[in-house]
Amino acid sequence: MAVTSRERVRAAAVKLFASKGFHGTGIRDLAQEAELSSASLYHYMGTKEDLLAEIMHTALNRLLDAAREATAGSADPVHRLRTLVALHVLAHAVGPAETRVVDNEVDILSPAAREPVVALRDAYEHLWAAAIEEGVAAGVFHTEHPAVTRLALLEMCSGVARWYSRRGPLALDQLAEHYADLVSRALGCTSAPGVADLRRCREIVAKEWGMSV
Amino acid sequence: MAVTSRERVRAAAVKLFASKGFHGTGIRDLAQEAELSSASLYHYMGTKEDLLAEIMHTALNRLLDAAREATAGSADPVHRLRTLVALHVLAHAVGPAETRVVDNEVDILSPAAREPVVALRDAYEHLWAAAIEEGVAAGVFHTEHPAVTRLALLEMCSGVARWYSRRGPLALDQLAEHYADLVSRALGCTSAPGVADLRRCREIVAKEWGMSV
DNA sequence: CAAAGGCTATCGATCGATCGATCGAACGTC
DNA sequence: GACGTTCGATCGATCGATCGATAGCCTTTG
Repeated sequence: MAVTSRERVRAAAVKLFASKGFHGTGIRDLAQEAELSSASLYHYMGTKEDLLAEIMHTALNRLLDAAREATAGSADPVHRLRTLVALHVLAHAVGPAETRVVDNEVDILSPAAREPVVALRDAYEHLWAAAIEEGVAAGVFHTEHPAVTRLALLEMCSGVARWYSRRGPLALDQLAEHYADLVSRALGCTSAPGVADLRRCREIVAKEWGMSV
Repeated sequence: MAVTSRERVRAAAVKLFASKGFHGTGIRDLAQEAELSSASLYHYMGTKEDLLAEIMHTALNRLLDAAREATAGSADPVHRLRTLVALHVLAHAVGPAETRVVDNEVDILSPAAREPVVALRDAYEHLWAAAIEEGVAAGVFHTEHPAVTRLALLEMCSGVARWYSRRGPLALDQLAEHYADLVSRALGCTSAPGVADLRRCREIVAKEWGMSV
């Protein structure tokens, strides 16, 4: 069997949670989308909330791993931040559904289930914070409030998942580069773009998110 | 009576829809928050969806009116965009709940109810688009993809509602100015900041959103 | 007393979740 | 190689709880 039932349940949950929200998606909706009975669903998941938490867990782990791999051995903070931006944008453009679930439904989780998810998100954001702060310390970035700037730029990049369409006029590479430029300029970065290693980001995204890039 | 039941129902809906989502908020939750019985709610609203649509309608109309008033008679695209940014950020910082409802729950509405809401949002975004395009045409803004840039910057500014706290270290004025600077720089604007008329924005927000600024 | 505001009680529908039962493929055993 | 056994996968039926919404009766107020 090429596609297992377990994978169909996961895919159905990502799709429906993203488009109708967690509370807007019923057990029966999931069953229909996964081509199973509602009873059979429970062979592959715990509670509905467990399913949501697991989706967030794997999605964030994937993003965190990809970011670490993409920036490994990169000492220059400008290059590192541009790489983080390109990867973030690519991931959000390639897998918008997964991303919207993670971004929009976090505080639906019970505190016990939310805590490890938030920890993963914090670990990821720390990569951004470190790059920005190093750049400021090195004098290549200029911002009065690095923490605020980081949040603003992260929101900007995450927004891609809310509007980008691969059927639109903008190719993935252009999109990623455009965002890297926006971020560089917002940080008052005068040095040459030092173009992020887009090819490497694309390969990592292709590897982690499947062949869809 | 200082606070009418009708106002309490509205406030309860904004608060709960923002924090738990539309589908995550039950009629009984609304009733408890508004200090009414669930039956009495229906004296002040149609269906639950009507209530949601009405909240979006008034919130977007308020934002659109405020933006038009703030930019009226402003010919310089740089100054106009900075004003739009400052107003947007102030509004999202002062009324994050309302804003999150508008931003996150739009596609829960039935098509018939969604259409006028989307029209309002489009009218608002057009103010941004016009300022950006005029600036590009005048050579004071520099961006390869104005439409993409507009979406990116809008997402960045709307993100304020997802993290800003007035109990944090950053005052409203600093926040608004910081975002105006981020936007100016992202657009490659070299001219002096031409600082947006913050006082005027604050007054408009205070008038439209109540005395909370 | 009429209207407005508010309540209790209740409706049918749907919710998330669980039940016992069935199917077919794999597996050992003689 | 035929046969009982086991087990993962799936099902229809149904559970108690909760959903959004309504009907009808009090109470306050002008």
